[in-house]
Amino acid sequence: MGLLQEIKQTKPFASREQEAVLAILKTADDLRRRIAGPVESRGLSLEQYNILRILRGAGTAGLPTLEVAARMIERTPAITRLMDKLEQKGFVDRERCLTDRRQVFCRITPAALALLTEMDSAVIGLDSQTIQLPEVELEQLLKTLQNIRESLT
Amino acid sequence: MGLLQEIKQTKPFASREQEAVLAILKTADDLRRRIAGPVESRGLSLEQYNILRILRGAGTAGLPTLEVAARMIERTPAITRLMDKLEQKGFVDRERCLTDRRQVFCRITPAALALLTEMDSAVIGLDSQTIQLPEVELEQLLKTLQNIRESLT
DNA sequence: TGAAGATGATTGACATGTCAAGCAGTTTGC
DNA sequence: GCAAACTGCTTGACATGTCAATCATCTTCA
Repeated sequence: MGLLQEIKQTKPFASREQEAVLAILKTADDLRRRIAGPVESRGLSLEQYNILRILRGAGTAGLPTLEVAARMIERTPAITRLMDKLEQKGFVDRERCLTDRRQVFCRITPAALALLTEMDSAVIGLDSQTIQLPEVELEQLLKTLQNIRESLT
Repeated sequence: MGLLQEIKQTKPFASREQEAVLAILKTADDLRRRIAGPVESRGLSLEQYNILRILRGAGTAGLPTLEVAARMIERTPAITRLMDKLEQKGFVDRERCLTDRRQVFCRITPAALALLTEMDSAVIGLDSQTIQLPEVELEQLLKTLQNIRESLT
């Protein structure tokens, strides 16, 4: 069953390229829903989880708010508000930078670190369950998607 | 520049599969932003545009509200409210079905049809500008994404 | 030095996405 | 028939995403 039947389109796609665009959008959406499960069952949204993973990678130094935004898909204002919530939940500490008082450094708390550790294996397992492709096909996919993103710049 | 640098991840991906998941999510997001331009410049959101395209495909008979939802990525409640707005703008007519009074048939209006026609070439052109891949690679991409979606069921 | 501009972050207003609950109308099975 | 279950759609409440505007703080450079 191709995407054509899958989204029950009556008319054929205008072009193979258009079909590809829609296929990428739909696949991403399906993936998002699938991946969200184990994260949301622990009271985090997928976006909050992503922030925490980035902050974990940053270590004890933490990161400025906008640096976190730069590593994510989200726009700036969304980060501020997500960070507010994570702070409320006790998963993030924020502190104004002393040398540049415009910046606010965000750091993951021990509680959040513990939670992430607990979730790691479930999430990693889910990724490999979800993407079951021969090595060659997987590499090709990564290459093609990168091509597309580059041509978007 | 790979996705690794692109999203400035400090640590490597846990697996190639995880990298693929993130690549699909990010590519979809980049695409969405790119494609939105010509649609939003005419006062429609991407979602409203999708609904109108589906209704155009359905012809003068129209479609029940939930049938439109089924052809889209959106969940049911979102459709009701998007349809409210399209009706307000005069782009959609709604009428309760006589034989099954639970259903509400939605039809595209002539005004919306004209608007869509005006937008068609711009959108189609954008798709082919955006996806610039050799034929073989394009076909492979479609096949791989379909594989992934099927394994999500 | 001090005014103009850049940068980091936040807020307001609004669009969309989602679940849970609810209502109206249909169907089913006794 | 008629109560129970199902279906189609809508609403409420809330999370997220986005733009534009704003505030505070640097930086630059005449």
